Order: sequence, then C-alpha cells, then structure tokens
Amino acid sequence: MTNKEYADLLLPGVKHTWEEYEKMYPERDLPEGAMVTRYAPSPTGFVHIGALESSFLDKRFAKQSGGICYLRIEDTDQERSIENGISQIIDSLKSFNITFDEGPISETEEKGNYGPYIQTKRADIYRAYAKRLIEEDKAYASFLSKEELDEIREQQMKSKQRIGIYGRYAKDRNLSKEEVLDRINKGEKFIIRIKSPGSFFNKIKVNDLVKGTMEMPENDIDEVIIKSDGIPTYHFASVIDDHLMHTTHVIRGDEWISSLPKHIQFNEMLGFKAPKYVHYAPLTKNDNGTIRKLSKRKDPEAAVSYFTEAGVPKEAIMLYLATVCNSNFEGWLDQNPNGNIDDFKFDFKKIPSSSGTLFDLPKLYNISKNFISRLTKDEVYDRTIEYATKYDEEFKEILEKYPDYSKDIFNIEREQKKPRKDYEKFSDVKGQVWYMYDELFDKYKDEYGYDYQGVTDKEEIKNIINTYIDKYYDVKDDKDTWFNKIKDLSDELGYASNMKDYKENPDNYKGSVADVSTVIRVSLTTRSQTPDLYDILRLLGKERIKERFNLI
RNA sequence: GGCCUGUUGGUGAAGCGGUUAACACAUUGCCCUCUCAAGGCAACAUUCAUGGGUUCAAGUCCCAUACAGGUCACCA
Repeated sequence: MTNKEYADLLLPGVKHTWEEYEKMYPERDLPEGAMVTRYAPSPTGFVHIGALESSFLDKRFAKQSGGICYLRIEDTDQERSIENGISQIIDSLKSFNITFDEGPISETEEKGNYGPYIQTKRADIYRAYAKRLIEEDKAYASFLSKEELDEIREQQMKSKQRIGIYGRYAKDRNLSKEEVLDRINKGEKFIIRIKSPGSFFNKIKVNDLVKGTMEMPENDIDEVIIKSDGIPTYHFASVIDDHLMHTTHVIRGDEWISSLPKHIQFNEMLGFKAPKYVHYAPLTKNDNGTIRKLSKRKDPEAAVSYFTEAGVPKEAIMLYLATVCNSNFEGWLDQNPNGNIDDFKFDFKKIPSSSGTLFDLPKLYNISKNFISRLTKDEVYDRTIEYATKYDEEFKEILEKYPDYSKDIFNIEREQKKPRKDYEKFSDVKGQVWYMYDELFDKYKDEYGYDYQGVTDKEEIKNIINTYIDKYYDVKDDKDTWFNKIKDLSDELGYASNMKDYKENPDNYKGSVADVSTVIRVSLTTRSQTPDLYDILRLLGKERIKERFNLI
C-alpha cells in the first residue's frame, strides 16, 4: 500500500489536493512593504476590550502600510462558538469604525478572494494538508484515549517530567499501516498528530517584532492537528490559513509566545514561509495585589459595553487604546489635538514589551473628558440625546423639547480655545444641567435641597435676592456690566466687592462678592457649584429668575 | 515544576554607556476677574527589584538571586 493510498484511507473524501489549494490562493498583488494582517477571533461572545485593541492594531498596521486587513473566524471549537457570534463581532467592531477589507460581513455572507474566512468552512483544506503530512510520513494516527492521556499526564507530573506526547509517550507513532487500519476497522476512534522532528534540547531562535529575538527549545511534542471530529486544531488551521491568505504579520497577545516553536515547526513541515510575529502585552488589572489579564468573566470593565453604557465616547476608548499601544501617541495627540488616530504612524518597537499594561480607568476618563470638551455644542447635543435615548428617557424628552435652549446650555464656555471640561462621559451631563429645565428643576429641587454656603440666614438671603432683582438685574447687561452690578450690590449690603480687600480684612464685612453670588446661584439652581453665573442668568431669563426667587 | 517574558514614582511610561531620570494621568499645595470646571506655578524616584561584575563612567552591558506575568488540552 502506498503512502498516498494510506492517507486516503485515514482521511477519505478530500475534494482537492494541497497542490490544488496552493493554486487557488495565489500571491497577493500588493506594493512592496504592504502588510497583510488578520484579526482572528473565536465567536465566543461579547467584544472584550482586548479584542478591540487587537483588531485596532491589525487594522492600523495594515492600512498605514497600504496593505490588507482581513477578518477570519476561528470557530474550530464547536462547543464554545455561540449563536450569532460572528455578527456580534462584526457589528461591535463596526461601531468603533473597525471594518475589514476581506472576511465575513454577516452570519452568512463574506467578501474577498481568499475565503472562505470561517474555519469550519475550510475543513477540506486542512484535511488536504494533513493528508500531505501523512503521505510524507510527518503525521500519524493516534489512538490514545482521554483516559490514557490523563494517565500519561499524571505519571509525568509525578515524576516531574515535561507534560505532553513526545518521545516514548508517543506510542502510536510507529504503528504499522496495517495495525492502524485494523484498529480503525474495529471502530476505534483516532486523531492525527504530527510526528514532531524537534528535540527539546535543540534551541531555536525565534524573532518577534516587539520582544526581539528569543531562544526557545524546539517543539518535540506530537501535537494534534486533526481532532476526532475531523476538525483541525487552532494551531494547524491558523498556520495554514495564514499561509494561504498570505498573511505577512501575525499580531496577537503575548499569551501565544509559548506556541511559537510549534507554529514555526508547522510552517517548516509544510514548507511555508512563516509570517513575522508581533506579540503585545495584554491589558491587565490589579486585583487586590495580584496582577492578571482582564477577564471577561470577572471584570465588568473588560466588556466594551461597560464604557459605552456609561457614555464614554467610542473615540475616547480608541484614543486610550492608542496611547496604550504606542506611548508616544499621547505626545503626538498633544501636538495635534484635533488629529485623527489614522494619521499617527504606529511602530512595532513602541508597543510595550513588558508583561502587561495595567488598565488605567482615571486615564481613560481624562482622555474622554478632553475629547468631549473639544466637541461642538451640536455634537454634545446629538450625542447626549443618543445616549439618553438608550438610558434616560426623561432627559431625552427634555432635550428634544428644547433643542436650541439645550445647545445654548452646552455651549457655556465651550467652542473656545480652553473649553470647559466637566463631562467625563455622557452620563454626567444630566447631573450638571438639570436645574436649567423647569420640569427637572421642579422635580429634583427638593430632592437635592438648596445648598447655601456662607450666608444661610433666610432673611438675609431674601434681602440679597430681592435687592438684586429690584435694583440691579437687567437682562440687557453684558458680562462686565453685570458683574460690576453684583459688586455694587455687595457694597450696598455690606459685603466686600473686592476679594483682596475681603481677605485682608474679613472682619470689616458681612462677607464677600463670592457670598453674594453664591446666594444668587443657589437660589436659582440649588447648587453652590455651577458654570458661569452670568450665562446661567442669561439663559434662564427674567421670568424664570423671578419665579425661582419667589420660591425662596 | 519545565519553558518563555518582564521588574524605572500611586498609575501608564520615556530612556539604547556620560541627562538635573522626559512626558501624561492621579495626588497635594499655591496663584487666578464670583463658585465649580479649566488654566498657571510648584511638590511628588538622592534613584531605576536586590547582590555582584565589566567600565574613567551603568537604569542602560554581563552574571546570580528574588518577585511578577504568560504558557504547558482532541480551547482558542
């Protein structure tokens, strides 16, 4: 029996030979230096912040080099794949403006000439290459059962040996063809393992564009390449796909580093030119003293939805990720405050090579705050409505009822060189402006209560606001005039109109302009801290000012 | 336990043999036309995990130790 006949018996029904597949995936026609990258997730559920980082990096490096970034779905683990997992990934990434040149575009459709881009649809391809390995006597059928495997592992652990199927533990390695076929005919289940040519005592140099050159032992483990369900393992499938799809750079989390010898070996055994590898450190979290990777099960902030639900703009999340990926990005952004991330040139060498980057929430919020401060009033209005539509129906209705008025409110100290920075996220907005709307003011004023500071005597408060409205208030005043009047009011009532004077001789006065303004401010808004009082008075208008004063 | 990687302030980090050890966030203090927000100024690592070595000179090179993270599946 020839090797070819034997391979046919082990893996029957393969439609094409590997040579045919090679022809079906011709070299890509791309300019010199263009990278082909891929984002290759498993469709196991919601989008993790790490997935966002990973896909972002894949896309940026491809695009800035004039290359291609494709999406490939690694669903070889049937048990973990979930319903609609693919469209979930596509849709979430799309909402962050991450789209792909090739790959699935929905659960059932895809684009690009190097597909299919879903691994379970490529089973025939992997089997063709596995057949080739069998023919070349580089792979074999293994009958080791789960129990036997467990036993071997236990034994190895007990005797402190390396764990895995290698050397004398690879006991089906030298089974004759006849024995193998005989056992198959008896109905025994089998899998395909490679016949690893490596030795643990041989060191190989592996190169990584972030970590540099590392020395690691060769892989000597007879890795599984085809599982008993006929589906390949991740390692085998991804090496073949990266080759056929002509991937130039594999960018992934550094948890993959230890698989490098394996991947390099697979490439060699199959005669492929290995892509370049880029391993970056994943986002971590300090969990009561222990630092670990952000976990989607344990950490709510690992899900990007955690931030979008809080109203952190997606752009801010991307800006944060960009600073994590290349720390010099922050300085660049400082120089180009309105710059687009896509204009920044990312560098592999600037990717942190440490063993993890702590996820820094205050930093994210700071970036977010700065981002929101740079938006126009219209943008803030639209985005706040967008947010409120999902999370705050009451506020949404108010905003839609008073569009122009709302925009005026959002424009207080905005659209200028050094804009006001008081919203970290869109969920902050309502808490800062509710008192500007009568409906909300009526509803919440008692709940929050009037926060008088300094001057708390009821009669004195009445005195201040009555004097102000009767003698000094004039809608037509500009800001300087307005403030001079506040000063006059202060003088009249025995408060220092000049802060310096007051600080030097506090005993000469009942208080200062600050106290007078605070009384007016609190009487109108209940809050002792608000944006500019002049703007608030201006927007509230005479009628409302009077009404609110009358409530006191 | 084996194999990899890493260790610079509260955090993220720059640094690539000679610098006062950048910068950003956070914190604290002061200043600033009414409170906030912002802004300005300042403070915050006598020291780069520890111990050796190389060198005129070391965070930067070498060795050892400690600690941390990753990984050792018919999961990706």
